[in-house]
Amino acid sequence: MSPPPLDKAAVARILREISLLLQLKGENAFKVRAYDTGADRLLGMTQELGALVREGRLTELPGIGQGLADKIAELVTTGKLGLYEELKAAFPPGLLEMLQLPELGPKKVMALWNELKVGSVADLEKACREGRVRALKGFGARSEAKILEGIALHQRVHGKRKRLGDVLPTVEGLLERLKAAPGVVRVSPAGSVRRRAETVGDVDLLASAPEAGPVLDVLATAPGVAVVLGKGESKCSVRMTEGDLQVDLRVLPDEDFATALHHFTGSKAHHVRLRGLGQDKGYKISEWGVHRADGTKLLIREEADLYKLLGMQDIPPELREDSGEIEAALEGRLPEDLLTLEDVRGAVHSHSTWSDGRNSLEEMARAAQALGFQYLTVTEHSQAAVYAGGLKEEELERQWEEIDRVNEAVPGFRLLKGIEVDILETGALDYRDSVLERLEVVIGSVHIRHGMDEEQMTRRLLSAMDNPCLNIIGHPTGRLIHEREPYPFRMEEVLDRAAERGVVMEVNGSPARLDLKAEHVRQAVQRGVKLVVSVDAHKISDLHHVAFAVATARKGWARKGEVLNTLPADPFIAKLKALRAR
DNA sequence: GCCGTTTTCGGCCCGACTGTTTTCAGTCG
Repeated sequence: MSPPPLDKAAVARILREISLLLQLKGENAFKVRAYDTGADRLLGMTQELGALVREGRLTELPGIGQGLADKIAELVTTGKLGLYEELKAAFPPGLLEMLQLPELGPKKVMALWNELKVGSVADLEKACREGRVRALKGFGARSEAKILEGIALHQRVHGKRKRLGDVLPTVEGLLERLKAAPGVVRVSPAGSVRRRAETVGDVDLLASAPEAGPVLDVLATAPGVAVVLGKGESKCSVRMTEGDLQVDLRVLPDEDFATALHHFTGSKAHHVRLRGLGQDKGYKISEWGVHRADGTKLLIREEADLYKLLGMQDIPPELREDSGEIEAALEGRLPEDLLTLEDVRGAVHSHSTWSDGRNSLEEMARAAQALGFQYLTVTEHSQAAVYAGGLKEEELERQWEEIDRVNEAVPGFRLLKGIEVDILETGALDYRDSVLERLEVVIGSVHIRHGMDEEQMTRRLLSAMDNPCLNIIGHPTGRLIHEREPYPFRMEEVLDRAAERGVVMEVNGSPARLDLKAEHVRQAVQRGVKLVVSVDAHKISDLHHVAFAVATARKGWARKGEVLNTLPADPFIAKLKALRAR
């Protein structure tokens, strides 16, 4: 059987892996970067990859020359690449995983491999514990301890739970196929995916159909399935190639769908409470449905009917964590106007080729419009973010000319002039106030000097919020799920100040960030702090991140009225200004 | 490996921090 055709994302992933392998090999850093920028370019391209390959027009993309074009074409047409296979064969696969650890780059990884024959994270942990690493040149006792810390973080989260945003595209692809399977009536994800938890373990899917067999077959033979782990009369388990993800599918008669969906959506804690409530009313609630004391079964068509039976408001999946939603639903004070994706009018927080984004302003504008947004806030990095191509003050004016031009070229849509200005170590902003005052949206973010202590970082943020030019704090905790802990600061104090001064908090939808996270959103909402749900887009495909920001906001009980980018452009800008003028 | 061009090769983004050094290499953002 021929290998499945590779899409943009798959080719980009291979180019990135080649870049890592070349680094291990000690190749020229600029050559290495060429592979990375090539991957960037593929992910940012608006054209169809297959068409460009067929027409031999790959080199028209900036950053892709003849060399890369040939390799990409080989990958797309044959699914293989000689160079890639050679490189993979030259190093133990565990070295790539070691590279993901903080503090470890190619040089150190190769030293560990060459000197100690440490070729995996497990080997490395052992070597550190035995004190063998400190003997190496360039390493010491401190680095040994830091590596162990890094491994602990890595293992706590890696290999077990995966980021929602990394998993959801795979899940949605499978759902599409299952919807079209023979006899299928209803299909849904369940479990943590449906609750939109920030990370998920295994994926649970549910379908209803008169006959399970043909539906189970559709999953077992779906593209991307690496191995069928088990298949019975009503269940099928598979492992996907992508991300080593396990997917379980259950198929049952449609009359059982709602109660089963409810059961497998969880959370466990939410269920335990509901079962108790059911018992009080004389019902037994289980995986198999709702039964009266005499054993007769109630017909539950929809989940909402179940909540109604228990005398409470319908509880959306995102809120089912037993964190107060049951009491609220019983008392009828669950928010009816919880934020939805449809409420969002504008995309907030984006980068273009003016700083470290991959698409031009016009491409970003057209893509955002196609997704139904009315506006997009253009917020490039500021000058302190040198590594991200941050804009100097004087470059802004030239960018505004292009924004004006795009705004004329794309009718019915508006790019808003903004900046993601660095919050410097002192809490000062990276541009003069006279420049910031001329912008429509100012997001302030911490990008450098994460290593400050709680006291210093709290002061830094509070001090930044004292500047009336600042509208929004971007990714307020700086965490990267699976990669970096949040920097330490006193969240309550910062939220109190935000409420007092009219500073808005970002709910960043980038799958690695989700920052603020749901529990912080809830704290913010309780204090009356306003929010934006953002995309933090560096390329057009990132505009979809708004869905993750919305999910996070919902999990934090945010209502439509508390999220400013549910407003049209002019009221949005006016509200930002008005909040700071209080 | 890409790009621009001086069409054949040199420049490509860099500053700060950390832990290791004793003057700096490696990593990170």
